[in-house]
Amino acid sequence: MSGRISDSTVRRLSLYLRMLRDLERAGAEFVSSSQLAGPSGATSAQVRKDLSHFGSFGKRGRGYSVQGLVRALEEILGLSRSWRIALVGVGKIGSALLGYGGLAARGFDVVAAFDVDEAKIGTTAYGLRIRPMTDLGPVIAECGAEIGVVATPTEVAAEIAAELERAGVGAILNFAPTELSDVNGVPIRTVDIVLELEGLSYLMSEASRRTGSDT
Amino acid sequence: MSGRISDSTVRRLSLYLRMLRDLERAGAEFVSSSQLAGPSGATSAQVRKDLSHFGSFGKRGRGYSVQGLVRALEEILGLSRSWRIALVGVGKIGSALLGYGGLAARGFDVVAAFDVDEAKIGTTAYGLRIRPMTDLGPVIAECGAEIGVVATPTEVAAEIAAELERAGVGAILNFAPTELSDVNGVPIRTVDIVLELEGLSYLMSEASRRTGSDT
DNA sequence: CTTGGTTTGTGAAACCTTTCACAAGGGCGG
DNA sequence: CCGCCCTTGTGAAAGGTTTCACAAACCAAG
Repeated sequence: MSGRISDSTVRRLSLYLRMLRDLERAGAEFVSSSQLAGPSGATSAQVRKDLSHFGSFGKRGRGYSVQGLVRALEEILGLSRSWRIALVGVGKIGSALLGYGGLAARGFDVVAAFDVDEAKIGTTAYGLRIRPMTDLGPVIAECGAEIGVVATPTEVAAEIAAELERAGVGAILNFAPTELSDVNGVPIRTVDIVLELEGLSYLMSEASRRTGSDT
Repeated sequence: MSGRISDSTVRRLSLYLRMLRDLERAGAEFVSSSQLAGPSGATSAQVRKDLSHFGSFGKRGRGYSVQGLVRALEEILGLSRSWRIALVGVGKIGSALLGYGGLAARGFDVVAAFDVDEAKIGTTAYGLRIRPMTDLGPVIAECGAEIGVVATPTEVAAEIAAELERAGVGAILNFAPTELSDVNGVPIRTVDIVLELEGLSYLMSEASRRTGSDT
């Protein structure tokens, strides 16, 4: 067991955990790999392989203890604790994040928010005071945020990411439509809506090319 | 050339296109695969392989014509036309999307918006009248939207996706943190922020486990 | 205790993606 | 026109992920 775990495996673990929590709430005691497989779009073999990288959690002939597996996955994914987020850029996406209760509910607390806009600085959004960019370093050091979120215009995204790294965050989530390179081993994930739409555009064009030419 | 193109290849094509447009604006005439490779985090061989699936666009010894490749990629990705989007759910994320000029700028126009909230129906957000969910089918048929965006609470996301499919959209972008299965060959892409954060949580935990145990 | 039905954990095989390495082609200076 | 340098396009090799298939293990019933 245990080596380097692929991104797609980690993704699926999150999905399994989600389903397991539903099952736990519903009072289920045991679950089999094939039950777990369906909703995540995986196969039962994949579920077992994914889990086997971290240990042996099931009982043969019986399946996995729902509660036990929830705890195990929370431990593996680092979700048995909560994480503090520093948000940079309180524009449309930033505000949407602040107002989205789903984050705090899952252990991701936004503890600091920054913006360059003089009009916003000092005001309060969703109970959080918006601070000037110049305070970024000290405030992050003080509140101990582990995750930085970049919700700024594309042009400054790279620079902000670098500042967040310098301020000591351990990971960055980027909403600007630009690829940021994780320079110092600080992992960066980019959520790029335009990229997703373009992917869909490709698939639709492909589909119509196919029906257009096949007769 | 040409077979089934992988998701990751299409993703990279979008990134190449982005960079090519910058180059075009900057007045560059030619670009080599290695120049194109850097910023997207790909290798030059990967760039050439990706492009080779669709044809032969470069000149040996010279590179690719920036303008020519922009046009070719737009054609391949289906971006030489514009797409119409129907948005379901004008909450925080939905509003952020409506207000985000970046979409229209890249040929993705939100042409219809729906919500269940009586207080919102009939009002105008970013120049678009919000319509009741009950009009979804007819309105989509009328305005000819090709892409449906699900920005609703998780509980109803699957149902809404099904309604969008029935209404005739060709693709769905889902913001609810739940895996939706593309039942009728209608591709679905999910943007799941919690999943991304959990992925980062895993990486940070992994990193600290490593430093914690290695001495 | 034994039998039968069920499900895990896991090597091996199949499949897919990325990287390598090089022949083929193009431009340019002389 | 020749020779040199540069870059593409692409088979082949390497590397990674998913699927297959089955022995090992567990439970329950008789």
